[in-house]
Amino acid sequence: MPNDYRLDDQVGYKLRLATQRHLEIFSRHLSDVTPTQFSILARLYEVGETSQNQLGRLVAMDAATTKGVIARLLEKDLVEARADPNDLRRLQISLTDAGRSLTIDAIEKACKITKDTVANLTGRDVKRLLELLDKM
Amino acid sequence: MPNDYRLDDQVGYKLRLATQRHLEIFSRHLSDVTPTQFSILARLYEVGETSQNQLGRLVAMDAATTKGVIARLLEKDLVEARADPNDLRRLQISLTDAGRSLTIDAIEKACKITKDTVANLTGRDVKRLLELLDKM
DNA sequence: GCTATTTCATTAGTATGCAAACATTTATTT
DNA sequence: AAATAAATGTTTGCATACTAATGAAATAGC
Repeated sequence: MPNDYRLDDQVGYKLRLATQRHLEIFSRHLSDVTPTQFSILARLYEVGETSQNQLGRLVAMDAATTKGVIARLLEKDLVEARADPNDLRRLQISLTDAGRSLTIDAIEKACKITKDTVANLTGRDVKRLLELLDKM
Repeated sequence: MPNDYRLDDQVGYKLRLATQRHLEIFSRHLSDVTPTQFSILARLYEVGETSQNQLGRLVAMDAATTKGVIARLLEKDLVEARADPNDLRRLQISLTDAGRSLTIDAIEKACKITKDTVANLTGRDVKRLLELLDKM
């Protein structure tokens, strides 16, 4: 019988709070895109033109989720899509010029965002936190 | 120019992955409610009847978000709402019998969920992780 | 060549989150 | 005390992200 159960001490609960905090900081610095959208852009910038599905896998996103995120980026003219002639199922995604420059700009801001997010932690703390999240 | 930027090393990105993992484990053990819904139930179980807004504050949720979560719990007959006679703005929320027994059951399962989520970490790691998330 | 399996993309439905609007209460001013 | 202002509680509407189920195209195995 869990008389000593404390919601505030649960990993899941704390993860939500931390994510919330990060989201708030993120949108303050970078209101054009969401963290999710940014991760797609950053990865696309890193690897160049890729299929939608593959891109999703590269940021650990479900195919359906990826589709939605890409749709929003298409709407904003940050990425463009073209059919792959070799594989009619595939949709090749690439950055537009606007997308590329926004991404470069966003990456710089992202450094600041990360810094702000962990402002209360020491360098060693951050390293350890990343390790622990990874190990999980 | 951030040539050495690595998405995989960013706190935000890792938080998303960790949350994803937790979510997956959670829904496997407890498919009736989401983590968000559960946190409302657990808190309600803890503090008893409370106004909707207050309840939201107790789990660090926006008032509007709280409304949505409560709406879903009402639909499932896990909580009930009644108008506060002393303050016509307020909506008093409480657990139904079904809600109470589900919550008790869920709290037990939640222990297992937490355990599974951090299965790869040692006891000390978990303690440290919670501290770090808190400090953030 | 043909079937079975896998891969890729999409659609429909659900949950969470925020900004803005509205209603009620409390505090302040005249 | 009436009127105004400020604070508090709730709701609506819209955007985002995620899941399960479906369909289309390519590949593997026979």
